[in-house]
Formats: sequence, structure tokens, C-alpha cells
Amino acid sequence: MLITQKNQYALRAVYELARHRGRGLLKSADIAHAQAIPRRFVEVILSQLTRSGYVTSKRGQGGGYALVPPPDGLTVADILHSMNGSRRPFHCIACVSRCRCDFDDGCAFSPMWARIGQAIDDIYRETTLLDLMENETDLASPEAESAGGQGAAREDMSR
Amino acid sequence: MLITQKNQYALRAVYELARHRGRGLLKSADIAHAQAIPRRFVEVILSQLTRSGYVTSKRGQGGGYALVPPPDGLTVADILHSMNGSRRPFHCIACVSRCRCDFDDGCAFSPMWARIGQAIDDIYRETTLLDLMENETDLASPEAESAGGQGAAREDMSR
DNA sequence: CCTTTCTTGACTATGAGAGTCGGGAATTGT
DNA sequence: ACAATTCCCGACTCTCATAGTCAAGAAAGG
Repeated sequence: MLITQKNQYALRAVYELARHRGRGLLKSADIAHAQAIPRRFVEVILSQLTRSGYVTSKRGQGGGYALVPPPDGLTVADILHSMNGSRRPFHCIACVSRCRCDFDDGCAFSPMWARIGQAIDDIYRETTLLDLMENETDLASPEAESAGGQGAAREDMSR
Repeated sequence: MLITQKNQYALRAVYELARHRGRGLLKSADIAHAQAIPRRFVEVILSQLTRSGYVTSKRGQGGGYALVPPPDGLTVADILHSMNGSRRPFHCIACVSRCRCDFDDGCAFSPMWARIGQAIDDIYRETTLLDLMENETDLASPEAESAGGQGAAREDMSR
């Protein structure tokens, strides 16, 4: 698998918050419903995101969650990193989960794994929440056909 | 995880066969030993590879396995596809293993997943066994420092 | 205080992946 | 023939990360 279900839920949840930004708080139940995520599970995920600082929360009646940074200042990479601790979405790259590469440095494959890891990370890093929202806009209006420039690399990463 | 342990073993086993090409048959036990793969497990993998046609086998004394295509005519993609049936290493891309995307076509994320899938597949397709063997050569002779051109895309894919 | 809603940690379940095992079928040598 | 070797095959077990649940509690507001 390329990415865990949980991480995907996290992306969807943040995406839902991004769409709702500026219109008050969003309850976990609503997020769960909108993005087809199990209710109790989305709470686990959201509280994890809250701890990262990208999301704020408020308890009690009228409470809920909100996205902190503007959608164009938040990347997919940011979210995935915050979900997976300091280790990247694919730590060793070559050696899968229980990383224990018997040929680590000298492995003939490691340049390839490195290239792949880099390629994935580049895409994660250059994809902002705003980009994703624009995808949806494109989907809604099916007349725009020029799909050539989809998600072109942007230079001004603020980090 | 990016790739299963089994698929990695398959790559390593084929790599070992590539290194030995032209020098007769290689026993499964030797492959297992050289690449630190459990003995019985490498047999499972090799017989799967044999069925794909990239590897031939011969039983009995003096038997073993050999790689059929020349190392420069066999890509990582070929091997992975033969291991994973017709479906690609990451079928749905977005939806992980038990693919069941609730938002399939209209998903705001699908362009990103497609880009990532494409990027990975490109690398798998352009990396031949010969490329991997040359990596090892580079590792063995540490004076060559120009790492810039590593794995440059090659045009003449014979497919 | 009563309802709502987030918070937390512990808990259980599931399934893909990893690896094993026993016995059988070629092939070769003596 | 017989024995040694080596691949072949299907069924089997085991483990562990992931997925998802649950119960009780703490803030917030009315």
C-alpha cells in the first residue's frame, strides 16, 4: 500500500476543514459524514491533528474543529508528517515497515528507492490544500479540458 | 509500505541471477544465501518467476535457475508486474489494498495519486537490471564521484 | 445541572503479508 | 535400479500493523 487508510482519512478530514474555512467550526460528526469516515475513528485522527497545531478545537455546544493555516500555505506533506511523527511516510523506503536492511548502504537498489522516495516527497510537498480544492472546482465544471498543467510545481514554498 | 518484502526478495533474486548470467545455473539455496532470503520462501518466489517466463529452471543434480532475458532488456517494472498479477504494484493508488474508494472518479485527491503512481511507475520502467548492476560497480570503486547522472531516463525501451 | 462536543487511553478485531512444511516429480550419477 | 539432488506445489500457521471501538472524563454553553 502506498498510504494507510488512516493517513488518507486525515487528508480528507483536513480537506473538509479547508473547504469550510472561514465559516465557523465543524463538528467531528459532520466531517465523518461528509468524508465517509467512521465517527469514532475521525475523533482519534482529529485530536492527533490538533496536537500538531494545524487544527484547533473547541469543546461544548457549538464546538468543533477549524483549520489554522490558509489552504495555500498547507501541504499534503505537512499533514502526513504530522500524522506519522518525525519519520517520513516511508522511512527506510527500501525496507518497508520493519526496517532492517541487510544490505543497507551498499545495496544496489538504494539509489532507485531514493529516487522514488524523492519523487513522492516532491509531489507531497508541492501539493497544497488549495490545489486540491481547485481540482474539485475543475471536476464540477467539466468544460475546462486543459489538464496539462495540473499541479505544476510551485517555487514559493514558504519553508 | 511502498513495496512488500516478497516483492523485494523477488527483485533481489532476479538481481542475483542477472549477476550470474552466462555462468550456468544457480541453485535456490545459493540465491537464498547470497541475498539473505529464507530458503523455503525463495523457492516460492522463484517458481512464481519461472511461471512468468523471465526465469528458467531445471531440476535434479546440477539443476537450478537462470535468467532468460539480457539484464538490459529487463526492467524492475517487468518483475513487479509478473509478481503481482495483472494489477499493478499499487492498483487503485488512492485506495490502498482493499480498494473501495467512496469518491472514486470525482475525488479531489485522485489527480495527485495519479501523479504519484505515474512517477513511481516511470522509475520502475526505466530501471533495468543492468542499471542496478552498474550501481554496484560504482559502489565497489569509490573514486567515481559524479553521482549527477544516476539512472538517467533511457529512450530505447524495447516495448 | 444538563446537553453537547471534544479528549484520552485502553481495548479488540481483522487481514494481508511472511514464512514453513511435507511430500511429490524431474534429472543426473553410479 | 537406486540414491542423491533439486525444483515444484498446495496447504498451512503465525505475526503484526492497521483499523476501528468503547467508556469515562473534561471543557463549554445555555
